[in-house]
Amino acid sequence: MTRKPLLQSVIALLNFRVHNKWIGIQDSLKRQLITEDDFKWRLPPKMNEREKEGSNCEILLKYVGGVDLSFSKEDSSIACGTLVVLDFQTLKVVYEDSSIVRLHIPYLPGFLAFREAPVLLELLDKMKKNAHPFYPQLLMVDGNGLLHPRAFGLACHIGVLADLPTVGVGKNLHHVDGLTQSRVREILQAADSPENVLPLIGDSGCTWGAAMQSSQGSLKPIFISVGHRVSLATAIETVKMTCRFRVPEPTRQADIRSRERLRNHQ
DNA sequence: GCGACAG
DNA sequence: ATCTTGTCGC
Repeated sequence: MTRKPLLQSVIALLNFRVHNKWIGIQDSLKRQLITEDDFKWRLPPKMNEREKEGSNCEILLKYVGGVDLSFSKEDSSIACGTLVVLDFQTLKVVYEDSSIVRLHIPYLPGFLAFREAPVLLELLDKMKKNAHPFYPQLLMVDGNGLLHPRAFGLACHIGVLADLPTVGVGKNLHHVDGLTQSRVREILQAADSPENVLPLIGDSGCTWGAAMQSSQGSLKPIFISVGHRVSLATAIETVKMTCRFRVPEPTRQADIRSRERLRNHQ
């Protein structure tokens, strides 16, 4: 009779300690976070812009990566992590790799990175070690960046550990600083401008990211936030330029292909 | 105290 | 994340 409550207390204590350890890791990694543009490439000029002279020697953004995980329906601890690289201009997939793994860490809101980042970092590392010519210059992550309770979501986590510019793309809102889906709906509807991207400003006045209604088909927005080494403006721009459907192609392709890979492996 | 909470 | 058919439309 006294055993069960005791066991539960022990488990609660362990969870508490892991929780605090993870917060410590996030706070520690956060000191390396860069939230402005820090890269050598530039975005390809838009169609309606005149080519400017003399800047032809600059490096253009060509390789955009996307990462995502899919899970087995019968065994939710089996996952497939996938990394794809697309040509930024054509949006064609030029590289694909995936890895099927067993995850031992559960999903906990605010701690997604501890579950998903290891597999994805391994895929990136493998590509880097091989000095692959298509190694991404920018990575889009299926999950948030700064839009996170401690301003350090999965996209930031991967960005810092891989030292790579990253953009966070969420399909659902993680409630932070008074931002709720109903408030976002209000913000989007109250917009007098025909703009489909609006900043997400919390109660504290802080801007956490942006909500964007892509491809006028879907009213449901996606949530863009800074991951690492990019400004919010650049994050929004790159997402816009890779959106054929609601979700930008890099993460969409990673999602499709990881699901497919998992199907064929069973 | 209760609910909310990326994937 | 995952369970799920058809359906409306470009």
